[in-house]
Amino acid sequence: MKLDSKSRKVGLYEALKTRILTLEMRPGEDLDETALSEEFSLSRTPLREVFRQLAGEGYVDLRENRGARVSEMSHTTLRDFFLTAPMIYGAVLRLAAKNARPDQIEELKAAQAHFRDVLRAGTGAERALANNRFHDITGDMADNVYLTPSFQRLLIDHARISVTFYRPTDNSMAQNVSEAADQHDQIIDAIEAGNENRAAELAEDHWALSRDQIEVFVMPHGLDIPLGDLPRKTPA
Amino acid sequence: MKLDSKSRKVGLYEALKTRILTLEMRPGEDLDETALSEEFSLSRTPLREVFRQLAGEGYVDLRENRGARVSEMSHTTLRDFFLTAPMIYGAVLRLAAKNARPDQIEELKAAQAHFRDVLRAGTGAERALANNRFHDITGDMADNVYLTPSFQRLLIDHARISVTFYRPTDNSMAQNVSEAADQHDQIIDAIEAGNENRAAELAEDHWALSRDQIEVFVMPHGLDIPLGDLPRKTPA
DNA sequence: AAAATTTTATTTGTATACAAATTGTATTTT
DNA sequence: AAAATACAATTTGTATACAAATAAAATTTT
Repeated sequence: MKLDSKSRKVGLYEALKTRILTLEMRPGEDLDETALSEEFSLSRTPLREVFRQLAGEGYVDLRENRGARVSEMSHTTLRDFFLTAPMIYGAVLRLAAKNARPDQIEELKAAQAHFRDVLRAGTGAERALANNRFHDITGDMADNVYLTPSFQRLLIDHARISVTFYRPTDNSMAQNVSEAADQHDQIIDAIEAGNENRAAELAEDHWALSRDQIEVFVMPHGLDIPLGDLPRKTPA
Repeated sequence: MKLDSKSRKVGLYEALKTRILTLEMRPGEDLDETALSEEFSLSRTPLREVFRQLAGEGYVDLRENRGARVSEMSHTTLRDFFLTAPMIYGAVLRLAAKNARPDQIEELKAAQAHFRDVLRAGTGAERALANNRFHDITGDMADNVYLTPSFQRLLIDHARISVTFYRPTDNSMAQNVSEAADQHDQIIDAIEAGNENRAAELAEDHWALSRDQIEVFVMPHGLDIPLGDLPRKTPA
């Protein structure tokens, strides 16, 4: 079936997003204008507009006279991530518990059901996307224009970090992941009950678990070495 | 003197930003592609790219087949603003105190000097821009990719709110503004000393003052009426 | 005359053509 | 042969032309 240019444009937009989130397009990789314009049957003009938009949203970096690259994951990324995520994520879940509409809660439950599905049968990338979708909905629920931009940025790298550190063979990691799914259920309960404090508390736990998951990867053999200056608490 | 297309493009970008920050272009106003392309001697192609970028940064909203509009300031904006600003701004100043480089501190001092200048002689718009620049530098100092996007969003509306509620005739407001300048000096001291806790504390004070300034405007005759559900404390 | 429809004008979106800049390769110079 | 320069090819940026969609105006219908 043939799509109109408008659909092809959003198709390109969505495709690039998922490719970047799943690391199909690696950080630092540059986007080939001619190749993509052929693949999506679009001229370079709308293509470049999409690039700019993605740049604004943090998916790609734009360099003068050098085209677009998938945004980098530098060595400071992980540090900044775990420094910032607890705060932003806590605020988002708190507001989600406060403001969530019934239809959004249904949407969240559906996303969680799908997350559990791919947890059993899916690939690491599918898992990361499903998780991304879950948290994305909580961002909608929070409904705060000033929080959303940072939250979206965090979600991008959250997905990419997840894919990076996903090892389905590792037993402790499998356990970790199923615990994350349980936390999702608890988060849904807290939001549905409108329990802001509980939601904020769960945010803290959820990110602590994420951090542990990274630690498992960094030290897979159970060596009990403290992990440098990664923060244990949110800055006030 | 004649500028090359690259300069004209960044010229357009900068001009739109300041016009939006100073309310020269009002929220909701739509951007005329042909008019702007004439004014800046650019074709519509690079013009529209700039629009997309500004959309990503929160200055404008893009609507399908209806062009770009200056981003709105809805009735929920103020509420969301004072709900979110203390948290983000506290985190930014805390990190600024932690990470600021000497050259950035010099830059901040220069910005503050300029702020005091326009406080005496400048217009409301100039004052808002100078203040914007001051805080923008603290954002650079914080140097956290996940915090910056939300912080930048806050700065946009911070400037616009300031311009909106600026009444140079009002005496209590003049006092308020000079107090804000004093706080800037204290912020510089805290950053220079690397005192994170002090910086975070000052952020709290600074935004409390901003809130008071709005209250002065909303109730200019000193009526002591509580301002509805505007939050008094940061969410944990 | 008011409402509905058609026609026209304006605005927005895309494609192609061309200009500028960057990168890669070949040639020259030492 | 290594470095430097010059040339060619590719890639990126801009302008113009055209297509689609929306808004405005004029006509027709009731």
